[in-house]
Amino acid sequence: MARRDKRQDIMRAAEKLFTTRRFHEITTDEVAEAAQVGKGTIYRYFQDKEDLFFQTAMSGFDELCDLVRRKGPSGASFREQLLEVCGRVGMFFARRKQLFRLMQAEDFRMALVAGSIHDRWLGHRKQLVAAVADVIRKGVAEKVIREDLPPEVLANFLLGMLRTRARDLADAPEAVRRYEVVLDLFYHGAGRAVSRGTAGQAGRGACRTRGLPCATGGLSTRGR
Amino acid sequence: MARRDKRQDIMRAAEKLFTTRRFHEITTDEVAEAAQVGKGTIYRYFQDKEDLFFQTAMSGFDELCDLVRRKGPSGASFREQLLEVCGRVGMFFARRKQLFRLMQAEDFRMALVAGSIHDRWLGHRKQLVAAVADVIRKGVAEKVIREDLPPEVLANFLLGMLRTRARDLADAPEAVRRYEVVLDLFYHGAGRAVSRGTAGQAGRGACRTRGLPCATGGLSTRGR
Amino acid sequence: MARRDKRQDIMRAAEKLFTTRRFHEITTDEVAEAAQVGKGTIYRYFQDKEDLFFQTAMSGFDELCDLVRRKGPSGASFREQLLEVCGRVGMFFARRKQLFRLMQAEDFRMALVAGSIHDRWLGHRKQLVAAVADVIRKGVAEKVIREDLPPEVLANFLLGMLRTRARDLADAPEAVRRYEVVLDLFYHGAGRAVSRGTAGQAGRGACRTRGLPCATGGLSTRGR
Amino acid sequence: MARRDKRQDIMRAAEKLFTTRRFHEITTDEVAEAAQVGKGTIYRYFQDKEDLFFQTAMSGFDELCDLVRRKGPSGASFREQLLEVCGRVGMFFARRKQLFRLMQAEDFRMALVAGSIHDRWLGHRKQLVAAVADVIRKGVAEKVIREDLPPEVLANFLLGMLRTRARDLADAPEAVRRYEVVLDLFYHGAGRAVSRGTAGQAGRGACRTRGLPCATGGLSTRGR
DNA sequence: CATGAATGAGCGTTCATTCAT
DNA sequence: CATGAATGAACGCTCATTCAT
Repeated sequence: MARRDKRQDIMRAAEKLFTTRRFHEITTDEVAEAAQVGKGTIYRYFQDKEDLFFQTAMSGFDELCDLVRRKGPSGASFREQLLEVCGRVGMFFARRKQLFRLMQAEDFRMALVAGSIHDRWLGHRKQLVAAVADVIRKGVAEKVIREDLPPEVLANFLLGMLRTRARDLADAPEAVRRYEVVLDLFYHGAGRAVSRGTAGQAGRGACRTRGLPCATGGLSTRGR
Repeated sequence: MARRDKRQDIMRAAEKLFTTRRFHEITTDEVAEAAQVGKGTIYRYFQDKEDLFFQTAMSGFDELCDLVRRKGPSGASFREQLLEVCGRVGMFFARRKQLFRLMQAEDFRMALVAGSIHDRWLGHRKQLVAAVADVIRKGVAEKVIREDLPPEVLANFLLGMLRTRARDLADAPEAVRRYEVVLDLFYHGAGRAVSRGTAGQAGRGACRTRGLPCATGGLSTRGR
Repeated sequence: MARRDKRQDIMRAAEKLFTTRRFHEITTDEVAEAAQVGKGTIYRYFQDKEDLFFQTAMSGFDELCDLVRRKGPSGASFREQLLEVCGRVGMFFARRKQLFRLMQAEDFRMALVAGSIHDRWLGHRKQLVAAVADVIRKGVAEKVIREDLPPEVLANFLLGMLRTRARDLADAPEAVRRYEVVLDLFYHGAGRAVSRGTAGQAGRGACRTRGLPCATGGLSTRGR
Repeated sequence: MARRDKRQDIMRAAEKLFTTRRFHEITTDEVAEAAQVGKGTIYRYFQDKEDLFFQTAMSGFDELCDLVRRKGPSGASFREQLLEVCGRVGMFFARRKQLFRLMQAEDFRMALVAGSIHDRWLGHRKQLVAAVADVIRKGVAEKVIREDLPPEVLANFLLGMLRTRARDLADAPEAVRRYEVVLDLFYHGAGRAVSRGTAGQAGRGACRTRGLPCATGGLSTRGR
């Protein structure tokens, strides 16, 4: 029982310390102290420092997965559902900033490793993508999402856009950071409605007015 | 001149070594050896190891900036110009994989530092975003790109999508990895044309047939 | 009784593990596992790890002592008795190789310690020497062993020769490793009979033919 | 030039520290401090701690080899030459006590390792045995040493006896520790002359009186 | 300017020992 | 008595940085 607790404590400590420092800047001493356990205890639950961060990152995927999969408000439209998912993921990226960073760091590392570790990682990553893809699939079924691209691919792009929002637009104005903006871009793209159909901006406008900022002129991203 | 050369050699060495290892896994000994210079020489051109990687990453931004800014084929339409830019950026991400990774790593680190280093970094980053935004701005002028969002924001998303393509869809089928796909998504989004305008799918279809894969059904991302 | 058993188990485990590793390369975890007891149990029977090996080595001396003291075949000549002893000691060195090594290691350590531990060790060591000396003393009584040197000194040398045989001549040809060779060297030395007495080689030869290999020319030690 | 010096310094330091402690009780910090070098410097000259002690021990063999091979006084008889060798080896064991211990410790370890390290060790060990065997071979040529056993085997036994003298008889009375005693035992063995030839003790006596203690009755080994 | 031998602070990891159960 | 989870002192080793040549 305490077993699970200590393991959790250590991972939480690693996550917390990752807020301000990188993997190689965090010492096991610090982790142990932050987790309120002896240094040796870390090695009872994790093979080594690398494994600790790896497992912590994987648990992050699981957590995020659960978040995505959690049932949204019943009776919501697909669009509302997707917005809900965006909100949850974006919230996670913001609130669990440390874990988000840790996950990205691990994801980054995975480009360099192979073997079972890489496979385990990929498995968890795919779970997340699949969870998002499942939502998107509903949109496909409802004929509101294009079906010429696999939902998984779209899910990757959507997650990427949320990542962009979280990282590169962290200091952008509130209006730009609204989930509706991300969702709208994901949905309709950056192109002007005028270039499509004959209805001019009307069609687009109609869509956009569903709570999207139509007049964000003058917005500009500032340095973080 | 020789001064410039050694500096370059060292940065190239750092970049090369970054292919298979992370910052803290690369030793200055290795860099010195790979660059064919004495270990002490590194410290003549760079303040410390961190500075070496920082500057290398910044030079990467400059390089990428030049690539984006380089005049495309004259007489090309906006769309063709944007496609050209996507191609160049995507090419850079693929061919200069190491440098790409190094830049991402530094970008990652910048979340943790402040002060002049952070500012210098942001300056370079903004240059890149601005370069892409400049291209997008043309689309706005031509009324084919929406103007409710600042071009810089759109540039960030476009770069993010290219990053997604390079990293998360590295092993996706060729059809999915085509720049037209990214561009189409950026342009029109993931939504179905039917939901917009009155022209039905015609408008969308017409647009999509501009060299975009309309029949990619059955595509699926495979694990990297 | 159970007490005795666990103590024995632990010592056996230590002995066994000593086969392939040195004191500091053997962990108490391993000992505990090999002995099928909890790690803490070791500390019920032994003060610490050092004490465990110390006592194990001492028990080795006792065992070897018993072997030396055990009554040989009645009616045997002194020479036969000595040969018997050599055989037993040599057998012990070979069969209980691990314990032999452990004893030597402890013996080695004793050069560095003082106090009661050193004294206890010396006591056990002396027991062994005394046991061998007792046999030799019979030879002195029978006037076949020189009396100008204390039997204990001779016992030390004999044990040393058996050690040499076991360790340095482990890979020597069978003919050289025969106990008769050790015993003959101990008895008559490496010198030629011709240099002694007036009887020329006859005396020596006569002696040697007592079952000793007179024609071992061409023997050579190979590397272990 | 300094290169050789530091290497020497470090080995001397290791040797010195081995006086009072065992391998695993000596820290690299201590070695560095005793050698007056930085800790990292050790690793410029030696692969690791194990290698340091290994090489130190090997240098001990070389040193001892040189000692054995050094030309003795010209015109000396074989016996005098052998006595000289015994004296030198014994002296080495006594004066370079630490190195002697270190060598034994390594020799001890070699029973557990295989491969090139084991082979290198064996090579050095054989050099020493060969050096002693070379001396003994002269005795064989002069017909004073038996030829039914390979000189190398005899050399091993002689070295073993000197080891016994150094280790087990360290506290024996001066009379017993004389090199003549070892040499006499090696030469004539522990048997009584009376049992050989017809000349009774005369032959033996004649031999023994060459400076050997014929009346050592009452000698006894005391505890160290 | 260039070099690379020397340095030693610092880190990941081990493992003998303890003690609550 | 027996256990094994927890501990943290201690150690081997690395590697960024310096500086004499």
